[in-house]
Amino acid sequence: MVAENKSHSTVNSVEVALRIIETLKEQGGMGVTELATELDLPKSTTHRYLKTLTENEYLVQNGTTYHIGLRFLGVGEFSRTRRRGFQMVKQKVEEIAEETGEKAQFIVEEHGKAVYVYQEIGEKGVKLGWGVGTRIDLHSTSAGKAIMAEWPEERVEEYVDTHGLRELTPHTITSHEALMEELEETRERGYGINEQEHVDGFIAVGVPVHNSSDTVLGALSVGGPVNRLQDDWLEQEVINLLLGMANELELNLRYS
Amino acid sequence: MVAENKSHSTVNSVEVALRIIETLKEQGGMGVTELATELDLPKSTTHRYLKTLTENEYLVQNGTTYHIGLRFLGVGEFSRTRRRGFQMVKQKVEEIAEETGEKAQFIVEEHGKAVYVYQEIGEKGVKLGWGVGTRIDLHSTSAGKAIMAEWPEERVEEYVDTHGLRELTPHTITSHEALMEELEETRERGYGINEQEHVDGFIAVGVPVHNSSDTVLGALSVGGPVNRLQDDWLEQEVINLLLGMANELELNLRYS
DNA sequence: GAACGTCGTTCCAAGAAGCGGAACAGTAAA
DNA sequence: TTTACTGTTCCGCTTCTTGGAACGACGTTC
Repeated sequence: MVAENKSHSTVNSVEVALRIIETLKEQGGMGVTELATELDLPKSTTHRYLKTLTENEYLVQNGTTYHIGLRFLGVGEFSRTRRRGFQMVKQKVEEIAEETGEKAQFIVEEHGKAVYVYQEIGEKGVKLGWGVGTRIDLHSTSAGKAIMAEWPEERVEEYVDTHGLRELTPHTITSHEALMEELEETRERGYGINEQEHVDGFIAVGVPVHNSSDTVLGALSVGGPVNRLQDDWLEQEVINLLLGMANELELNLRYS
Repeated sequence: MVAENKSHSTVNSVEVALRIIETLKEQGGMGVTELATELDLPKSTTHRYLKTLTENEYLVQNGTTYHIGLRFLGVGEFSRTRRRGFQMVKQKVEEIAEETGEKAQFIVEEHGKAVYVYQEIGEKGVKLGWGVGTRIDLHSTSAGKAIMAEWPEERVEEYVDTHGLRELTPHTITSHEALMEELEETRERGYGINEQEHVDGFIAVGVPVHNSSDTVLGALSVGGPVNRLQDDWLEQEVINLLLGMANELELNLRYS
């Protein structure tokens, strides 16, 4: 096995284990041979990793197939509750989903991706699609743009350099200049808009939430089908609701 | 490094990585040296692991300290949504919390532990303590006993042999015979009771939820301070609510 | 402002630990 | 019973992890 691309001096065994976890997440439960062929590893090696992860209770073995275990639930839950103020965010997202009836979420940037940290689906909201923990591009989401708008210019440039601007629909922003303009507008109006830039027929708005210092903590957003989220309702009621919620969160973060 | 206790032929590097994750979860963010002394590893080794996990986006580096990353959120979320019917459970737990005003949860057995899969806190509910992902002993919880009551006798014995019966309060069941009797009673009355067996002053009731086959999927439970959860209310209203919810879940699991 | 302590990071030779082909075992279908 | 799959164990070869030591980057103290 050669050094490959990754920067030298990382523990290869750990990366193999992580690849196994990711594959099990994407494909669901798998058997030893199945996983071995999928990852192009010898059966014995695959078996050793699965055994290691199972003995440490990170996987569960159901007869002949291995599954992602619930141990990850505790670690995942910790990853969001460790930051103060995040519990409060949950309630706000619930309120937003309740009031708008659409899909509401709190999104945070991590490793150059927009991560869904909390999500609640209102009664009209679409059940399918991205749930908690999903990682999507920043430049094609309302929350992502709301977050990036708060960044210094060089950080945005770094983002574009390392991640590029993937075209997901005909409406996606794909040029550096267009993105800079869009972020400027976002900053001025105080919230980000995603008009079918990530998925056709899906529209969303997102407002930034600031930390007690001036850094951006994340963004609250609401999204739904383009025919239901009309301009007037969206740009008045929904935006005001989001801005109010963000403000409450910021005040609570400052004085607690 | 010697073979230690673990059964031969597991990947040591993976276990080191997992220990790092667990330590970061328990202690919060840590620096390289801090973690190295905590785990009794050389600085360079610790650093290599942290780097590996960070490059794969499972940790985040905030200046000089490393934290659990949100990538675990996606894996954790998958671990509960992969089983069909679990989305529905979330709603039921919310309803129970709403109606009782106390802390309601859905608990599943995994690797001989009771794992909190969903939890919702009613308006009177105690905010502190165990949240989603927590793993506690089966024999000292209402949900755990409700689950174990469905097991064949030999499985219960296996549990006692491998896990023992830890005494957590003066009320905890600590003898094999007493446990068998208690499970018999639980089976007869149809629900499990935890009277300060896990924590002093805390009482709970739990009902099993069966899979479409006859195996037990998990248990719904409600708990609160002993002075508020009085016998009459608990054994009539709350139990009936739980039994009804469990029944709805079972029907939905059977026909979907 | 020089010197110190403390942090994180990089380097590289020694050897411990993971690798993987092959043989074995267990199960279900033909 | 045979065949064709599974998952699991074994063990010698060799690769990859290891960890002490040196380096670099802060920040603090005298």
